Amino acid sequence: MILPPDFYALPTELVAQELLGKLLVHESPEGITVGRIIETEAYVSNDPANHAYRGQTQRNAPMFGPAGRSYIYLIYGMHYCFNIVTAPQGVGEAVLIRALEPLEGIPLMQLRRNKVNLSELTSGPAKLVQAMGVTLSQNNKDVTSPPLYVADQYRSHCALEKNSFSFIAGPRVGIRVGTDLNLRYLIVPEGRSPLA
DNA sequence: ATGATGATTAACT
DNA sequence: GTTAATCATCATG
Repeated sequence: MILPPDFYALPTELVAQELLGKLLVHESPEGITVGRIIETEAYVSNDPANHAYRGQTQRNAPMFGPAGRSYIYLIYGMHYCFNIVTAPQGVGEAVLIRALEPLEGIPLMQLRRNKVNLSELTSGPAKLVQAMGVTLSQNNKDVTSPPLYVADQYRSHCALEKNSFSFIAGPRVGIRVGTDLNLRYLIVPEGRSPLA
């Protein structure tokens, strides 16, 4: 049910794609929240947009640790982003979780976000961190066991089957270098297929 | 020690 | 479409 460490020790682009449709679960003291991963970005080797591009520092150290751990950092002085470390240890790659579909614990998400509209709860990397109750204290922690993990199933909620949806790849968001790489992956919403 | 800079968001016009 | 908010990190001196 919970995705194992081996899942993450694969090429980062592949992991970023395979994470689409999976469930991010946080069993926090305030309550349980679950969201379906609908958007990811891969940060790879020889990629100038990667925090690990210029080698290991104190901040990016989790990226050089084992796959399947979290890498959480402060951005713009006020927001946090959540990544999962990928690839063989020492390579320095990770997947940024960019958006979720809220599934469980929606009232708690609304409280944490101070927003009611479902579309404003987890539709961005820093929004979903806030909605899920993730904090810096979870940095460099195993995401293959509770309280924070990715699963195929949680209670009545199931991950989307791999062939039950389509996704598109495109340039990553918010970066000024590495924009030539199409490492952003996004589930095509139902009823909005580009071929329809 | 200092200064520029973000893997963003929300609130504007 | 534009912009303010806000600060740890990192490169430079």
